[in-house]
Amino acid sequence: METVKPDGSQLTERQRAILKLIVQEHVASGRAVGSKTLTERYPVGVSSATIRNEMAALEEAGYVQQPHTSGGRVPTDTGYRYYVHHLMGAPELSSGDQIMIRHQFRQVEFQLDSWVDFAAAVLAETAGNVSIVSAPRTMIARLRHFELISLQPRLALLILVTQESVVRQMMLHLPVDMEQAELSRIADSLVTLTRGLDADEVNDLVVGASPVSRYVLEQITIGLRGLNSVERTQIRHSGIENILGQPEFAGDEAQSVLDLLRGGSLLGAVLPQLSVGNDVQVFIGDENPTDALRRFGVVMATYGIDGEVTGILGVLGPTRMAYWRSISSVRYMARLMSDLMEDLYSS
Amino acid sequence: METVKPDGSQLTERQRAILKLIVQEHVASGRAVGSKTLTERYPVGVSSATIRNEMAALEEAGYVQQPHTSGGRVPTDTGYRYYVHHLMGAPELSSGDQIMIRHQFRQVEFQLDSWVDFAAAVLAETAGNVSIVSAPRTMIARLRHFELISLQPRLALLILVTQESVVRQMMLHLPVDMEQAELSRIADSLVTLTRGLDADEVNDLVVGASPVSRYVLEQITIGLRGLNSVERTQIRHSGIENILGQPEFAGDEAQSVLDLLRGGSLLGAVLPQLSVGNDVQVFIGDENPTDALRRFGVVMATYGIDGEVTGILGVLGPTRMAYWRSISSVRYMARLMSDLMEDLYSS
DNA sequence: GTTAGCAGTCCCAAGCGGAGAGTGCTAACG
DNA sequence: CGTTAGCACTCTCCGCTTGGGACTGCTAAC
Repeated sequence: METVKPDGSQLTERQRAILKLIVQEHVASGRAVGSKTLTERYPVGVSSATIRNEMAALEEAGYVQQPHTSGGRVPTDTGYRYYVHHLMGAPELSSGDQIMIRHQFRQVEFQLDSWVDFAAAVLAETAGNVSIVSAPRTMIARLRHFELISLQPRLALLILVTQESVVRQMMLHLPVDMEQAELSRIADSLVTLTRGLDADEVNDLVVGASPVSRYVLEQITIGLRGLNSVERTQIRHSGIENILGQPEFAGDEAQSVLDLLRGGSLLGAVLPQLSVGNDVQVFIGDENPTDALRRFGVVMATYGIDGEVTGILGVLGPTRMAYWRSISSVRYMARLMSDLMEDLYSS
Repeated sequence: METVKPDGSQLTERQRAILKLIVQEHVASGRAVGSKTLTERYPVGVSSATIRNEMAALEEAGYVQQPHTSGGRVPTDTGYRYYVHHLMGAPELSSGDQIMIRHQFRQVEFQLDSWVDFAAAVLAETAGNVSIVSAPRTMIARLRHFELISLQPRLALLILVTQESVVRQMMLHLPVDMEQAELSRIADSLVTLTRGLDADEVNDLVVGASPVSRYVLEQITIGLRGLNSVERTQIRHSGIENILGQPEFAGDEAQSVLDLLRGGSLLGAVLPQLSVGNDVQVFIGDENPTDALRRFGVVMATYGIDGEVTGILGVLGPTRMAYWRSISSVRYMARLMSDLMEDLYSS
């Protein structure tokens, strides 16, 4: 990481050091950083005039820019990218943080339902940004068990439990009046038949089934299909308070963040870009697919077990964000969630 | 509603009309309202000087106040309260809105899991404020069914289904290695035994049970107790974007709203004040229990079926909020949710 | 009881100006 | 030739002042 990479060969070692300082200082202070500030605040060893010359070179190369004439320099998207890829060093959460997170997770470990929420909360706090976590999604949901519960003569509750222990509840409007005893009879006859099947396989059973059984099987198919589809996947976010209050999102900009999170359009935009199973991926500024994300940095990773169950998690922040902290947090969280999935799903 | 109430007898009919206009105008514009504005904008029939005299009387009586000398008048908390109780009229959502909401709900009706989220989203939109919805909570959770699924030799998944169709998943750390066959045997033997029992009754079964059965029963007890306790109840909110962006929450104030929602401390504060089963309840400004809520108005209602299952829902907004719209929305939503619960739980 | 007129108060937004920070350029230095 | 000191210039930010607008309370007349 500290050796000069081919694509960084345009920059001298000193320029790289200065770029690093500019990014760090600007992330910390939020203001444009000038040559004098740098010499005063860091043991840089050369005078402000030299820094100025180097800064001019960095600006020429497109790594920094000045928002206003005679103002300080601010990293460009390219500058941030260079920092993340070549200057930042290997992001690894401090072992103290790791222990703390793991400890917190132990306490809710037995409450499966709240894992996603909890992961979002923890990630938001450690990364200091808005976090996004999707529930683990099985590649192909397979039925383990279901139950039918009579609510009204024509209304029943269908509870699906998949092989991967995902539970789903649905309401059924029955075509004819049915009592609990009848429903139980149907359920009993179908439950062994459908064990271990996926949506399509359940759907294949409808031919030749009685009308009511047929209806139940159709609904199960719909339910299982719903668990497969990406759009249905529940997505939680947390930590808006971290990103609000920051100077770049003072007025209207705050609205755009909320819009982004609310619609879930964020996932739709970022998801296609994600290559599965790899390490943490970072999208900075104009690297992002949507215009709405132009002023943001996105750090994402997938978690889960290859080919069986996966989810995504990550953080969203201003382009001026603490990438080191975000990346290390996301990486660790992804590992932790993967471990938990391993416990849950691998035989 | 239009006749003079005893506690309103201090005010003349004209003062009441003026107070009504002040509230409405201030809610709409957000600015302090002066005598001249009123005569210009509304067909009030008297001159601004008369309005001024009446305003002075209203101020004397404590219904309005002027934030700055020589500025316009703003309703006090008492003024808002008088407006809500005596001037506003019966809040009933327009039938168009009612139909729209009911229609939207039809589309997700079969997805029980997302009811709370969806209710929060709809309520936030129709009321134009932040909405808060708690999941329906059963008075005493009774077990309908449970399943044990082996994950690892010493790790099992416990799925609880209550009589009221609430599903809960828990992870169990087994004291000894156990295979699926063993777990199934234990489950089979206990499932009929525990059907219809509440937490305490399940707990009574532990005496004389085998070590593993005993452990499972204890965990079921914990799970059921968890469903009973108020703190565990999941609470969703939606619509922060509505309340942000409004002038009164420009800077730091926005943070306080988020803090309020995040910690869930809101519910803890408001809940004790709520009398169950009654109509919509309104808390304005200093009527609120917590200091943090001093600048807010809260409109809350309970929903559910008496003695069986209840939840709460409501909206939170600045004291300067459109009470009519909020109250009518909350009232309608509570009725709608109650209807749905009726379908689900009443035999 | 109501209204017109008036003097006085206060908020708000725009305009102004100085302090501070930073830049580019030039000339001197090792 | 790279580095540094100095200088003139630019631009933002913050506080101050100032004029316009809005509203009030009071008084006197209707």
